[in-house]
Amino acid sequence: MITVDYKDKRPIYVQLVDNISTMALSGELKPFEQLPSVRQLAVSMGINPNTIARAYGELERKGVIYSVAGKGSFISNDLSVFAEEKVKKVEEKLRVGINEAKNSGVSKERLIVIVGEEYDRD
Amino acid sequence: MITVDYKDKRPIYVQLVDNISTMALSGELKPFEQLPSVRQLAVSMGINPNTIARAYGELERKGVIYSVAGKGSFISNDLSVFAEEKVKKVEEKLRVGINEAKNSGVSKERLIVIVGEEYDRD
DNA sequence: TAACTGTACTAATTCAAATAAGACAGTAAG
DNA sequence: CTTACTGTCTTATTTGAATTAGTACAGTTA
Repeated sequence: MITVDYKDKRPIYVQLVDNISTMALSGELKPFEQLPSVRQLAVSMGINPNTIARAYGELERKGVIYSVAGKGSFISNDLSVFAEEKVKKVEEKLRVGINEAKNSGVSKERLIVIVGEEYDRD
Repeated sequence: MITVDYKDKRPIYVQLVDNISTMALSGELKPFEQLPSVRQLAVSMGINPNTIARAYGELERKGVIYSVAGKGSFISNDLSVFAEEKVKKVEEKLRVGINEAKNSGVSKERLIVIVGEEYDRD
C-alpha cells in the first residue's frame, strides 16, 4: 500500500519516492507491475496530481520505474543500478554518523556493541 | 569563530546552536567565557538580531550557555548534561543508520569494516 | 471517436524561516 | 541620575520552497 505520513516533515513527493523505491526493492511491487495512474493515485490519496507526477518523474530518473505516455507507469525490470546507488548513499550516511559519534566521544568498542545490538535483533 | 554556511539547508539559528555547542564541547569556547551580544553578533554576521536571540534561547534551554539580562551570555560551567544528551542523540541516529544499511543488504561484517575505516583514520 | 495515460506550463496558495522595528527591564559606568 | 549597554518579548512583514490548482498537449487503447 502506497502511503504518506503527514507527521513526516519531508515533502510528500520525497516520501512517495522513498516508499515506492522501498516497495520495489523488497518485491512488494514486482517488475513490470503497473502503478496507479497519476490522477487515480492523486484522488485515492487526496493530494494533487502534480505532486504524484513529480514523484513518478523522480522515480523514472532513478531507474525505479518507467513511464509510457498513454499507457502508464511500471516498475523497472532491472533495479540493480538503483540498488547499488542506494547502498552507496546508505554507507556514506553511515560514515557521517560514525564520525559524529567518534567526535562525541563514543568509543570504537561501544560502536561495535551497538552494531551488534541492531544486527542481532529480530 | 562563529560562522554560518548559506549552502547549508538548515535554518541559520539551528546552525548557530550546532556550531556554538560544538565549540563549547571542544573547549574552543571555555566555561564562563562571554559570547558576543545578540546585537553585536548580528551586525558582524550581517543577519537579524532576532535570529541570534532565538539561537541563544535554544542554547540556554539546552544548558550550553546561560544568559543574564543586562550582562550578557556566557558558556555554562557544567556541560555534562548537554554532552550526555548529545551522545544519546548521536547513538540513536546511528542505530537508525545501521538499520537502513541492514535493510539495504549491507552485511554486519561489511559494517564492521566501515566502522574500522572511519575510526582508524587520522 | 472517447476515455484513458504521462508530461508540461503558469498562477495561486500555504507555511516555516527570517527579517524588521520597536518596547521593556536589568546592569554597569560616568 | 543618566547613558549605554545587555537579554527578552511582541507584532507585522518578507521570502522561498512545497504544494495546489487549472489547463493544455500528445500518445495509447478500445
